[in-house]
Amino acid sequence: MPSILIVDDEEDIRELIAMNLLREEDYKLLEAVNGLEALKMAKELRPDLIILDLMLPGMDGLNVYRNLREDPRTKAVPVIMLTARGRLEEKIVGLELGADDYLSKPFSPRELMLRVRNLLRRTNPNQGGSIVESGPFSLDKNALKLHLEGTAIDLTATEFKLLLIMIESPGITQERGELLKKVWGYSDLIQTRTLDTHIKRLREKLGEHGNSIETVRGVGYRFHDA
Amino acid sequence: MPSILIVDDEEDIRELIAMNLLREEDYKLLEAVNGLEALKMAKELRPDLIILDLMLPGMDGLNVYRNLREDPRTKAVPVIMLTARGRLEEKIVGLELGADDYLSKPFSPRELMLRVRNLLRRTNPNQGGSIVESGPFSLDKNALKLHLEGTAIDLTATEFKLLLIMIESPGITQERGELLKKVWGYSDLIQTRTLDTHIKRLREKLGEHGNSIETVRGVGYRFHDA
DNA sequence: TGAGCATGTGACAGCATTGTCACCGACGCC
DNA sequence: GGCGTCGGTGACAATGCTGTCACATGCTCA
Repeated sequence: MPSILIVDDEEDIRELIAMNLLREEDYKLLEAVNGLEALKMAKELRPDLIILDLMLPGMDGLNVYRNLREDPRTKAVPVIMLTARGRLEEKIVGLELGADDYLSKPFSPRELMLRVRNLLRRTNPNQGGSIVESGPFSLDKNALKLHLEGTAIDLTATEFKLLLIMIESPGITQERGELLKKVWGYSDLIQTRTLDTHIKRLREKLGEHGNSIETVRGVGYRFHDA
Repeated sequence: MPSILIVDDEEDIRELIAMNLLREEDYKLLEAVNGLEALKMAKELRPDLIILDLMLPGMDGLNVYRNLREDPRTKAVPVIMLTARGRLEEKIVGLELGADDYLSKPFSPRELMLRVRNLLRRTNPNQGGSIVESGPFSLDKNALKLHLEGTAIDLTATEFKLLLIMIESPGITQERGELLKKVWGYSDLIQTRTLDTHIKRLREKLGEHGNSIETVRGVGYRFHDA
């Protein structure tokens, strides 16, 4: 379950956020009302996302942000910053935001939800957006595994690369030469049956979904989720 | 070089965008002034990013967006939508934006640049944000390679997983049990020397950077970029 | 329909990867 | 300083991965 840290000294905003998050899905919510507390919680609990109001008493919100970015424990955690239109907004625009985002007050609850989901999707699934999905196929780049209808299928490194390239462009025919170049680094002139063999092995592992890899005679192969 | 397709019927906005993009970096710019032309260009040229004004003559901008999302050739291309505050903006907020983004007119040039860079960084480097960096270390999840000071180092699947986990939390001590669980799926009780051996092999491959993997006696290992 | 070519398939040998073990050095505690 | 434990290291055998080949099958075009 993704956990989100909300940093805001205004209770009604915290509630507004909490209500809108809880309405949609199950998140674990953490709350902090000032910068120091926020930093402490963030570093200990390492939430998946931080929503940070820049208008904080005590420590300046931007300093909290910079501190989060500097500490190795929190530098990978995405932050959504809340700000009023005006001077502060301009300052943010000057930042290198990286994977982060910001929202000007007053914000619409739906817009907040979109940004939250966006950031969580980007970072949470397996720490680094390392899942590629297409239809029932789900490739996990970290684990080198294919998840297909509830079962996990182990792929070798070569099989994985091959399938990944095809799955990233569903419906597009990949020419033999292209595939040889991308997976093996071969020049596209070379004559080899290795590709065919690996396609065969992939199809075997895909079971009844083996026909998702279509042969385009004289050209190459094409993947489609079906 | 990343290519960006700008879809807008107002020439001054196209110019504003072009100027601000060119000032910063080298992008290849493509332009289209109506929906049909935009779709045709997008599908043929497959740009890395599309900037789409929703107020278009002829085909409704949102329909262009939906069409892009449906075609396998363009469904992975991120889109930044431009919109005036008001009814249209509300419609967008209702969309599942996925990796996309939008901007309300009038927008600040800097803000546009930030979003452009954000989206390109997310999608362009190796089609899927599959590069993890920390200091001089750069792990390519697709190629299963480590780039370190200009040289590419081949890692085996196990070595890669192990290094990835440590590199994703620099400065954090990973306990033996944690590592065994994350890399091998072992219960953290099990007694084995496999981890030690793999650490050794990694250090060898890292060469003079081998000491970036620090031993925390009695606990586990810690990675730091240095 | 038959020749020619592209692709599917099974077998196999070479090789890289992997986990285990035995031995050694180093650290920390008393 | 001595002892016990933990981690480093080199060797090794088992396993799995990979590319190649020979043969089978199937498609296309005349």
